[in-house]
Amino acid sequence: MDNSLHLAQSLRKAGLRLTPQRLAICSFLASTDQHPTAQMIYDQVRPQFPTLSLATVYNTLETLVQLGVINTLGGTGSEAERYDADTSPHVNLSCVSCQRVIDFPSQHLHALEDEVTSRSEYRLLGSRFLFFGLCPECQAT
Amino acid sequence: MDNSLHLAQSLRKAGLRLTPQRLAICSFLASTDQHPTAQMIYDQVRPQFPTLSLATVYNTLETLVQLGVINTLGGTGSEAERYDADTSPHVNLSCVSCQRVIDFPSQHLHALEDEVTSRSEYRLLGSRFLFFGLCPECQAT
DNA sequence: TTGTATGCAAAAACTTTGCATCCCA
DNA sequence: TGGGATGCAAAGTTTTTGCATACAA
Repeated sequence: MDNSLHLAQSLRKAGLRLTPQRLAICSFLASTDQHPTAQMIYDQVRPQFPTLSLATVYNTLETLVQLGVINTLGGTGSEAERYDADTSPHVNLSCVSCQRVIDFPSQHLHALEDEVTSRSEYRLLGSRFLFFGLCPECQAT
Repeated sequence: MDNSLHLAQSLRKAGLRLTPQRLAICSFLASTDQHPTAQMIYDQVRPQFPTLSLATVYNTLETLVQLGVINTLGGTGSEAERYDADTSPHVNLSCVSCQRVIDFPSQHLHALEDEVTSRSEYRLLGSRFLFFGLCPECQAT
């Protein structure tokens, strides 16, 4: 599935403009698994758009979050917000040493989501599942 | 279980000083279910300590997080970090409208934790489970 | 064309740090 | 008493906002 298209199309469906900047940000989000911060996106997309501004990155991310097509993970460590283009229920593993975040598919999340849906009165819009720990590489150090 | 004592004792066990400010912050954390931000703690504890500084609140929270006796939830919304004195595996439900966060005990988290422990190479140190949505009150509006 | 989106810069919000003083162990 | 903790203020980060211009639809 071309998730880049998915992100871009959700902008159009919402009646928003598909600018080159937004498209570049969507493409980057869809292509990476690094759960980037706004600054990381800015640094890596800017070469294609020398005048791209960080404000636009923040604005676009906020728009995509509002549309529900990307998630925020909350700061991991004491740094900036991280974004995840994968909104399907999944677990993220965050290394407290090297700061990297990886995905971890789990078989239990659907049951968890069903439980919350049936036993709470909340109308669910998104989720965030994070474990903190030391990744294999950092344990070796 | 007196969780306030638990927090305070973990400071002593770590060889750290149990100052009145730290005790007040621990007591407040243990007594509330509002998953407060540093500012919320400051506002509500300060009446007892007119000279309490926000820096001390941040320092103490950082210390407690390092000790592993409280968790951070990550900003919910676009605001500040929220803290949770309940480190047992549990789900938090965050209302995107009124910003309140409540606890939701789940039967599936132990299975999830076991799965991550056995199928990843990470040494786990903490976790964060959050659903975003509309609480019953805000749905009614 | 028309109003949304952008870029820039300034401001706001949040968090950390330096340092002199204080005080718990 | 001594070294960690505090309070204050200043600095550092991260994020948002105002406004004139540009441009997608």
